[in-house]
Amino acid sequence: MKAVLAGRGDFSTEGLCRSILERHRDMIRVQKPHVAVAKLARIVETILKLSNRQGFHATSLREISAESGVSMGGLYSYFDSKDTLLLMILGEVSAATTSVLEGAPGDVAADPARHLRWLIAAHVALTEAMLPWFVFAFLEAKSFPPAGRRAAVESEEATEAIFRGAIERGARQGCYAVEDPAFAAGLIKPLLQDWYVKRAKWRRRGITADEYAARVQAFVERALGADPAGPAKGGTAAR
Amino acid sequence: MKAVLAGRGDFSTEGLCRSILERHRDMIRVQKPHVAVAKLARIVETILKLSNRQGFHATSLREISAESGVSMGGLYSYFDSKDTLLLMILGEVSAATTSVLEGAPGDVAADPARHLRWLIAAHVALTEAMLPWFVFAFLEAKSFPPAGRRAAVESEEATEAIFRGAIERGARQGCYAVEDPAFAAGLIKPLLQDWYVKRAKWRRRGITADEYAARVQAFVERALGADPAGPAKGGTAAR
DNA sequence: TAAAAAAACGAGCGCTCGCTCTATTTTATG
DNA sequence: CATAAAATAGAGCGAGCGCTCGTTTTTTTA
Repeated sequence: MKAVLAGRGDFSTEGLCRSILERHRDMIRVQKPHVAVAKLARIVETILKLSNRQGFHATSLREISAESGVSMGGLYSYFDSKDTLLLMILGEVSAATTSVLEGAPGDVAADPARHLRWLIAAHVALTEAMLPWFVFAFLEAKSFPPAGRRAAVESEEATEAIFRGAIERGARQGCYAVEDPAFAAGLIKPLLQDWYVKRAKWRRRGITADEYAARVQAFVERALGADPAGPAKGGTAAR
Repeated sequence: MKAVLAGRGDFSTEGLCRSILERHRDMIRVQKPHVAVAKLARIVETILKLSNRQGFHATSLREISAESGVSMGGLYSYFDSKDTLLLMILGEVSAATTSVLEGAPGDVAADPARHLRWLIAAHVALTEAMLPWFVFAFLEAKSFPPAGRRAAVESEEATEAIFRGAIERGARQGCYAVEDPAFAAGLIKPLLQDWYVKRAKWRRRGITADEYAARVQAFVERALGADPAGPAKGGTAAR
């Protein structure tokens, strides 16, 4: 499963928090990086856990403090308001998404059909690797500060544009028989979001990430009117 | 657009609040129905407006009171806690969904392909008629009381089962070439949810409800491998 | 129109929230 | 080991929360 993402970044909590630290060095008052990263990781892990259970707004800083073992005052060495904490996490999610989806290997990107299949597999793999982050972003982005809303919308448009690009090139080359690539791209996003938003449903049915990616690939290709003769070799592009 | 829903219920705020009143007669302390319905409508309208902008949790009862013109004490003649208010709205959404989707005309339900097209058109039309209700349910159902969570999951499963039924019958009759009807049904739901969840996006692109329904019908039928010769007459089933 | 019933009101209660600030402990330095 | 600097602690602040309840206003009834 992880194969698609191999060597494309560190998606562990620590790795992602290192990136958060870099991005917010000026605000975070703790100097030593290894201390800051370790503590940030405990804070972020806690808030993802509690928020995904009961909502960000319903999660108090006192709860986060108690669960993470970082004092109230200590928390405020890492952010200047609860909203900032939210934006830190949202920013990391959208940065990771863009950086991964824009990084298809050259030979893959050269073939639109392969590219689209790769994008689907990479998206599923990424949301799998950063599951709680994506769930959090999805649940909280809409009901919060204007900055967060705008960022979320832009990030989603960027993702969709990448999908649209592949479909448009495929249509031009004749491997898809689709009248409106933009519309089709708009429908792919929700299909990929369902994997992490309704995770419980798919797990209950015993669907793995690889299976999900493969089936969505097949579903989308048929809907796009893919040349049945075209994608002869290997569907998944993942494992 | 409304044609699919014609005569299938009253989806105005007042009509829906009449139904809420019936369902919660024992808790609502105001006796005269026309007074209660009118005031409930103002309360519900206000909470949908404010919650869809800033989230239910972030909307205080004082705000609701000020915006709706109903005093704090007055509000509590209609519910016994803020959570109950949430559940009242969620309940109404899932009741309307089930009742509409289970009510396909006999001749439509007899033909699986027509039935599936009708289900898609009816779902889009219903979410259009009850837009703020569905947005509210989608945004708030997950991060709230266990009762609400369970109800939301069950309601969604019921909807999906109706779609699955049509696909399975279609597959058995040979008008779809699909290997796993349950999986396909699971993918249709998010496509339909995107219409109201990402409403701004589709509006920006100038897509109307009718167009959306028609295109999703086409997208899904191709993905299901619909017999190209089969659905010769009229695609939309709506207008 | 006077008495009774129903509905509406809104200040106030106890509590928890996000956030601050000083005192204390821990770590690094010479 | 003494001293300076960095990091942590957690009680306390004012604001705002959900909710209650005695009072006032409106409506119905006779």
